[in-house]
Amino acid sequence: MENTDVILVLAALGQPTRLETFRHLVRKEPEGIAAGELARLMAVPQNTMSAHLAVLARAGLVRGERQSRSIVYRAELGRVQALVDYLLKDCCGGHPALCGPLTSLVAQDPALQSTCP
Amino acid sequence: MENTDVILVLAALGQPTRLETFRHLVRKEPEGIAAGELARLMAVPQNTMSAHLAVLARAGLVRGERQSRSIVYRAELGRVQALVDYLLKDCCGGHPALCGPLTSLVAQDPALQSTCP
DNA sequence: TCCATATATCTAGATTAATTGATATATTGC
DNA sequence: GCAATATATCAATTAATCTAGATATATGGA
Repeated sequence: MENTDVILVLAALGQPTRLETFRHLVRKEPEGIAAGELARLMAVPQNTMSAHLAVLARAGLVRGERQSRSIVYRAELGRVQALVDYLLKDCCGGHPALCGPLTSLVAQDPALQSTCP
Repeated sequence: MENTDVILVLAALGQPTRLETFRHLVRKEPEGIAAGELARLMAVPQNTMSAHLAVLARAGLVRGERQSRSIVYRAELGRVQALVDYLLKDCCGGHPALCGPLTSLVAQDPALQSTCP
């Protein structure tokens, strides 16, 4: 993942309403949730939710698809995967001994090997 | 990790100067880097760097220790581990089939099992 | 004690983010 | 075409963040 994308993803999830919204969407995979229902679930006005969903979408964390009158949003779990990979490559990858239960996997998977000495 | 802590960590890393600073510190584990040297590396004024380090420290991502006149900062890699665990538990844990190379580990480690149906 | 070095704190200005009422756009059914 | 529903966009306000100059605090050495 690009460095600028990592910033977008971290900043998008680093906000209470958005993190909670994303967690709702993850739990409702793969059906997704309509924007209006999300607003009700989170008890925020629909335009506020719309703005938050736009931030999450710009970060690639969600995708909305029109379904009749509603727009149903779904979590892009691959984006979480990419974020985890980035974190492991940059941090645990360079210091496998310090990363507990994930160590063995990092050691096995070449894609997770560190690029830093 | 507490929900409020997750927000702190994500927001702390979701800023270009801070993410780059943290990456420098990860690379320099376990020696650490003095605050002033970090400011030079990142080409920002020392008080700006001090403010960023305070945010990272409040999120538990770094810790500073006085060494003579300098204060040497070190990355808290365990915090990254905790963040990854949180992400896997909340997202991949509930949908192991969608999480690629990490799937097997999540399946093996009881601590990473999902709490969401 | 005095000076130099290193970092944190204070303060203020500038920028960006969050929230929400009002309005526009798109879809469905009559 | 018209009304109803669902969502996005606009506009304005408030709040939070980022930045950096000036100053305070702490350490070490002469």
